[in-house]
Amino acid sequence: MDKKQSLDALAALSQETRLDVFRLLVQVGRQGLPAGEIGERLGVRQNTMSANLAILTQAGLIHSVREGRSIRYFANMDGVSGLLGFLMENCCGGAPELCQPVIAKLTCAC
Amino acid sequence: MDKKQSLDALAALSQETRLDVFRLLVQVGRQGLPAGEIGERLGVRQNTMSANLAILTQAGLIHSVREGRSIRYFANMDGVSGLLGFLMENCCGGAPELCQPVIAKLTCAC
DNA sequence: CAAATATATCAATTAATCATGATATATGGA
DNA sequence: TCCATATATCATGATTAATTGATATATTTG
Repeated sequence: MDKKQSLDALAALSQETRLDVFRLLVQVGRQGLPAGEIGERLGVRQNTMSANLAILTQAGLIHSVREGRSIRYFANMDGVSGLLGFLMENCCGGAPELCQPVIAKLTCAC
Repeated sequence: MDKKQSLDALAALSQETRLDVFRLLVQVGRQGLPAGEIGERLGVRQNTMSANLAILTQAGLIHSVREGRSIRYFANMDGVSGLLGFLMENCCGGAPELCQPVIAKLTCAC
């Protein structure tokens, strides 16, 4: 991922509602959630949620498919992946043990 | 890491200069860099850089030690690690292959 | 085609953030 | 103690972002 895209992703995630949305979609996994249900679960108004979903989408962190009247949203794991790659690029100045804890944190037990 | 701290870290990284600073400090590793040299390398004025270093510090992404007249800054790998842990908490809805690419991206060759 | 449901867009107000000039604090050396 | 160097803080104007009410678009159902 390039810098522009990384900045977009970080800005997208730096707002509470959007961070909540993203984590919710990460947790539900493959099945995703329709926009309306995301708004309900998080107690956010319809147009605010729509705008926030658009920002997350633009940032490459989520994607959606229409499903009848609803639109179902999913987390884009590739988005996080690319962001992390950019953050840790050429990391550690030759000291592997520096980034070890970061990697350890990510071996999720899913 | 909790939500408040994660939001601080994401907001801190969502600004170009601060993202540059953090990546620079990740890349130089253990030796770190004095504030002045960070500013020089990135072409950022003294007071702007100072404010940005304070924001990154407050967010837990970097730390510093005084060294005579200078103050030397270092990346906090634990900060990234905690942030990732929070982002991916309870991830994938039972589908391990979803977060695999994220992990793969992070096995840095340092 | 009309009504209902689900989501998106628009315009405007409010709020937060950024860079900057000026100045203050801290450290080291003469 | 006085000066120079390195960094931090303060106040302000300018840009940017967030929320909201109103409205528009798309889809399904009758």
